[in-house]
Amino acid sequence: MTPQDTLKRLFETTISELFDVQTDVTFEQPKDRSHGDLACTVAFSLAKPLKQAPRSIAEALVAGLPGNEVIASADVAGGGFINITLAKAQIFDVVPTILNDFDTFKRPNTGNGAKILLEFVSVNPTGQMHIGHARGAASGDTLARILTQCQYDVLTEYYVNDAGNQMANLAKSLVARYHQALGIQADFPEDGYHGADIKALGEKIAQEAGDRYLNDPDILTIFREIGLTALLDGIKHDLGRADVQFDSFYHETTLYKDGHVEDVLARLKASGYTYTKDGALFLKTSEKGDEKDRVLIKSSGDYTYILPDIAYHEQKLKRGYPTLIDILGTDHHGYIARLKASLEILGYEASQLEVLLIQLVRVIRDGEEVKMSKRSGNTLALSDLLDDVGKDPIRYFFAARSLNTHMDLDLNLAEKQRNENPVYYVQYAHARISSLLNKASLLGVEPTAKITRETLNLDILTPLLNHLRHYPDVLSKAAKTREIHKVPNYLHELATLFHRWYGEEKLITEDRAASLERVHVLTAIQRVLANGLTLIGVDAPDVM
RNA sequence: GUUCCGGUAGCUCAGAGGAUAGAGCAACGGCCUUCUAAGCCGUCGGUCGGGGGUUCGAAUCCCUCCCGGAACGCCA
Repeated sequence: MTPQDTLKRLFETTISELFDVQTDVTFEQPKDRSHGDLACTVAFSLAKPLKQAPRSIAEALVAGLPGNEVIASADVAGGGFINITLAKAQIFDVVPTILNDFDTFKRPNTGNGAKILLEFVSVNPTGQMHIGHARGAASGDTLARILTQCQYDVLTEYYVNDAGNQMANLAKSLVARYHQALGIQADFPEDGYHGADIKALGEKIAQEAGDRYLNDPDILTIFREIGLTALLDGIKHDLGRADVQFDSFYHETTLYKDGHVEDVLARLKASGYTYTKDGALFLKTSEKGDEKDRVLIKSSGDYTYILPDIAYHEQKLKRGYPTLIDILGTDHHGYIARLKASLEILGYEASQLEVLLIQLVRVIRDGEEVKMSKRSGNTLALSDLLDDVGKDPIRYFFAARSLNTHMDLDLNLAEKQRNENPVYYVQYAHARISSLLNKASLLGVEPTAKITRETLNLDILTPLLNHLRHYPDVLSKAAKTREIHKVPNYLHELATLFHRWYGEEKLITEDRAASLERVHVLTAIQRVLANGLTLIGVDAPDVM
């Protein structure tokens, strides 16, 4: 039980006894240190129902609190704030908690095993990953790690669109490049992919296979397969370099092979929510909140993209994941309502699908926006960004901003500021602690099971220890609200508090008793830093 | 025109009912014969896009307007 839990119970019981009302008491961390370790505003919210001034309620409440071991002092301030100073033992308690059982400390049971299937990236395998994809990749992977640590049962999945038109265009583009590489005049398809990677792949095939495929009637099928494999491998390689992990790659083609698409189509028809108009089959999504009805089967007889997508999402639910999270770019926002409507028609709840929209990143180079498109071949490869800037700054950069933020990525600035990225500030704190622990070790000071606080200057350390104590709360909130940027922000603040402490006193000295106590605190800080950095996919170096 | 986002310090962004709105970068001034100066301390910097409203209290909630981004297809 944390001091906060104890306080909450204490307050709620006292309020119930004094005023005969039930209320949910929360505490906040005051910005100003002179306002104590925790602040409570419950007196304000009680003022109206009790028809009393908040100040007098607060005073009565403080006076009525029973004796306890948690509170050192509780004062009424301003119009009715209750500022609480915790007992020193309570503040320090976080250190032994972390050292004795960090595994429990870092894993708040927010999810309680709830199963979530998180889909992200899902870039069409028609080219290499570009910078625009990096945000989704970093955000999704970080969210998965946070959710998992908060005891959600998460499956991360990449949906491979390997059945649609784009793959046909990819095959045609490859054939054209192959022909050109063999010196044969070939027209490039209208919707083809002009990327240099596609060109290189066509040349590679020509080099390795010569003219073997030239008159093969199945050349499109073969090249489609070669292209898919090569490009997907490339994508997986880039993801690996960015430390983005997937549990599963789900291929659109399996939806057709296993009959899921036909099955869903049959059930949609049977639902009574379909009708034929102008030779096309429509689904009445407008009756479930969509702007208008959507076409499932074109008058040409081809399926639209949405049909396999409905089948895919239902498939995810059927695999035993009652909650689905999709991370999509905002350019897909119009797509949410129709998908939710479709799932409702199939008998599911719209709320089972949660879509996190990430704002598209605008890339600026030399003061101008760089427009990217795989068709035109004008892309900035993620692999180049990884080469130039490095994994850690990229991951931190994307993890540190709320998904809703419209971001500009200035390439000139990114390179110039390679060494000014906040990620190094946090990593430096970790490395500095390693160095201190090394020094202590050389002096023969090693962590022990007995954790004391005789010599520690708690005046200096209190903000740091308070902040440490809130780590599980931060994780829990980040998991619940899917606001991953709270973690990097927390880590930055923790690093600041540590660097400040480092500047204020010499930590490892000839005084072995004092050094040992500081070693314990340092170890606790370092564990949280290392764990937090892992969550955002950033390395925690011992030396910088 | 409709829908979804955003507008907070010169720049990049936190803060999302609480006390005097914060951090990084940039600018300026201090701090290394001492544990890593990728650090610390200080200064400068704001009509929280504008205007109404709700509230004891609004950057935060509601309404409205302005500006910017995205989407509105029998493309995916």
